[in-house]
Amino acid sequence: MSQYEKTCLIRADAGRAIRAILDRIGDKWTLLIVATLHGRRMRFTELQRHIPGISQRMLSLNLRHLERDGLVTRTAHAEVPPRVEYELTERGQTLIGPAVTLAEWAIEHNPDIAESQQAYDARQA
Amino acid sequence: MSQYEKTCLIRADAGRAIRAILDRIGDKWTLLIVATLHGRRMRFTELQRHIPGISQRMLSLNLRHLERDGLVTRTAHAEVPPRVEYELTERGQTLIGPAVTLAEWAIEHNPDIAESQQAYDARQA
DNA sequence: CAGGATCCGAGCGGATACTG
DNA sequence: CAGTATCCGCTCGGATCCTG
Repeated sequence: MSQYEKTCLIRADAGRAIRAILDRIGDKWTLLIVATLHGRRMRFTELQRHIPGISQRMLSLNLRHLERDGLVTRTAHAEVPPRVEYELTERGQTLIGPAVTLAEWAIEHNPDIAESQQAYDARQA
Repeated sequence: MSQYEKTCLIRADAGRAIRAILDRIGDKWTLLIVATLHGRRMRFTELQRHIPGISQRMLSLNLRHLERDGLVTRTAHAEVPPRVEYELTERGQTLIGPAVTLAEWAIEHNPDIAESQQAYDARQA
């Protein structure tokens, strides 16, 4: 896709598309869960251990949302004690690419942004 | 960068990078403003007209944040009536690429996701 | 025209307690 | 182990009013 077409895309449909994606993954934890789930099946507690700071409630809610969107599958094994495993669907895995792109941007520009913020704050003070 | 390295990247640094980028653009309007500003300088009111539904308050606040991050420049012309123009910085323009990637993902997968949601809701009901 | 100040409601998300 | 239920504070964001 040419740069011009990209421009058109982001202009014409920016509202809907960007709003849609942000409504989906713009919250505090969703993208982090998807990233953590990348490439491996994980149990609830295991997932919680890999995502520092997330509460049971939020993990549970977000997994439900991801399942509803068809981005994650939930597999409950009929055992005692119970074992539930979560895994990215094919569709869920396609989100990894864009997420990485965004993460790379953040990593690359974070230092400069932090510097700009300090300069800005200094001017205000 | 190889796929393996991407995997490592998103694993190892997922928390910080994704959290950083979402804190920056994960809100309701920021990415939309950046997209709207793509390729052209715009005035406050003009910007507001191009982003349906945004309030003066939110546009103002978000522009301030973007300016602080060095993603947008604010140019006030000493005229009556006042004229203020906003423009993406070079750094701001580098965000367009990742944003487009994400928007494309949303456009491509939205229909399937909507379908999954309906199926999920039907199972629950 | 460009925005700051103020008020307010909704909902996101944390802490805690409880259950199959 | 894998959640659900409840409570509650806090922030996001909308509406309105006011100003240089």
